[in-house]
Amino acid sequence: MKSHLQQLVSRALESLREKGDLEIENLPAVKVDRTRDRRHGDFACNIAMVLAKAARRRPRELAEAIVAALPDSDQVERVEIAGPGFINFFMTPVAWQRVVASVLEQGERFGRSELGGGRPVQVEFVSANPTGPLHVGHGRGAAYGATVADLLEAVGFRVHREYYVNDAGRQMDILATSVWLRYLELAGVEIDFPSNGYRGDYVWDIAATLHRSHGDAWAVEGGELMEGVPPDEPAGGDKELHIDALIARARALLGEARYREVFDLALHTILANIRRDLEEFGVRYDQWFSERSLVESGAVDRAIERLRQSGHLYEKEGALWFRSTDFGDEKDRVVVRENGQKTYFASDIAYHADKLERGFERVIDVWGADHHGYVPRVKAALRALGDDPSRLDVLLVQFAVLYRGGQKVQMSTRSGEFVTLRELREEVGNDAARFFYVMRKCEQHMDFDLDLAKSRTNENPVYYIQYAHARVCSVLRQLEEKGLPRDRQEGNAHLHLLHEGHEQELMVMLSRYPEVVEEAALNEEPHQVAHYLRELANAFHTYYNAHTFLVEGAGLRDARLNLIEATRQVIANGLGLLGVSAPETM
RNA sequence: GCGCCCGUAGCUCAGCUGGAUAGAGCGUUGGCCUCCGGAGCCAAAGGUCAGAGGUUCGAAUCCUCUCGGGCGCGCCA
Repeated sequence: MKSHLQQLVSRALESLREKGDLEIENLPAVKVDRTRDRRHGDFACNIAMVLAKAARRRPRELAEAIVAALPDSDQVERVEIAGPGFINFFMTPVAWQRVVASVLEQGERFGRSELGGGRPVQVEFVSANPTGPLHVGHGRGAAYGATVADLLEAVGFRVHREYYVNDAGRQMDILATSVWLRYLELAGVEIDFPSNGYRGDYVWDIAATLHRSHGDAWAVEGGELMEGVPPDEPAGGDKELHIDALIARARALLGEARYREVFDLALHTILANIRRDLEEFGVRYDQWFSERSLVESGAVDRAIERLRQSGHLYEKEGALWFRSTDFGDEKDRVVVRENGQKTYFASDIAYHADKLERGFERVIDVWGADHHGYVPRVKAALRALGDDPSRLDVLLVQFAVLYRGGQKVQMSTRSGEFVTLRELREEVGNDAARFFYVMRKCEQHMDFDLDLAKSRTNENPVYYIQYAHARVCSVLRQLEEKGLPRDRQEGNAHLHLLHEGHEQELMVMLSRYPEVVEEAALNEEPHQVAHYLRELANAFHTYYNAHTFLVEGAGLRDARLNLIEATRQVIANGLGLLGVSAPETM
């Protein structure tokens, strides 16, 4: 509807230009907006004010010329010029009524479009280190990333969803060592658990699995374990040196094969847990991309070599540095450490180069906002490699801070004090969790009040929307119980009987849906869909309270049923995009 | 110190990329069920859009500064 008006205005401008009535170099994009006040019509266009200066005409006079040149349309009832030069469009009733028929005809497809033209886009999200269960912070990235991906797909992009598995770094070694140390404790060895180790219960669980498989056979004496290990922080030492030494002891005492077995057991157990968690949360991936595979295939070495050959690397203090400051980063970055190990950043360069090589027109990374300082260096690396960094968009999601009983809930993966995503889902349900997470725009800090989200009776917007959906279903059930006939064709033929104000408003709401989906997708703003659905549900509940649908007259009844069924369809489509269910009863 | 994000009703947040009189929910107050589900509806009260300048026909929105809050600034990932 909006694009129809934009075309009309564009054609008007073209014809004015042809006639020499409008002397202007190039035409800007015509913007048509919904009005806030019905007295200003249904849509308004500000083009006359935008062009006034360049055309050296008075805005209102220019507006009059544009209106005179507008092609006819059966959707436009009349056009007015108002205020400083707004062109206000008043739509015909037929224009709105058509939306109802169109929703019913298109069903689940209503709101989808081919805007993206099938162009390939990758969305990488969550990608949490497999060193522990997903917590509520990851949940926001999961809900947000999944919804952005679904939105882009809805407007016609070919979307590839990916999870980058950090299975090759030092954190994984700390995890493997933590598991083995817990195993030692199960085998009766007394140890001081390192302050830097992973303390969560899940570490005990994995250690127990290990103990069931191997008994005490992989145990060593406490004294042997600590040989040559510098003291931990509580004992006055350095916790990093301490844990690194313990990792080295674990490798030496277990041998590479057994160490690898512990490592892989921990990795696979936790990764399986993460996959299940996300799947239950309605979040699916096309690919789980392993960092280790990147290392083992030599891709990381090749990326470093490319940087070296193009002269962007140098050696300093025994380490190999990337001169990222040449590309706007605030300081240079190490890619190979003094000890010969490649940094995580080195893998990430190779990973992002690989993404672009795979032919995605656009690559979207969804990261926690704490990683924002990392963006310039990744973009710098892509530029240094001769790639176009503008193909990469990093969307930063601010943290969700949990509140319980009005108190901030402290979280730390290491200490094991955190609320897992699973716990949250079990407490508030998938629907509320998915909805709450995307209710706010991603750069907004979010206070996630557990008590509020848990309360199932009131205040919860997701129930309000779902209730509207269930109510329509309930009306349709009533229809059957009363044995009343229903004819959709007749309903469409009698849409002109829907002239109540509430009906009008509901139809206007329905007509907005495709615009909302498009805006939300192109701006990566799922919250727009969430807010829209609330408004739509409100329009429906208001209508429901003001009028009876199952009236005597068959024509009016069928028309109203078509209207509320169209409403149900749009609610279902919108909730579907957000990963929230649309129940028929509640 | 430098960089990024945020500051809008008592609380939690929208505000359509510069438009017309700044909007919702919750909370507060007062109304609405012999009728399709009251998990609903209607109404009222509630604002110096953190503050100060600037850009222009027009600013909550764009620019600069100040003040507050969050997060980053590793040869960690």
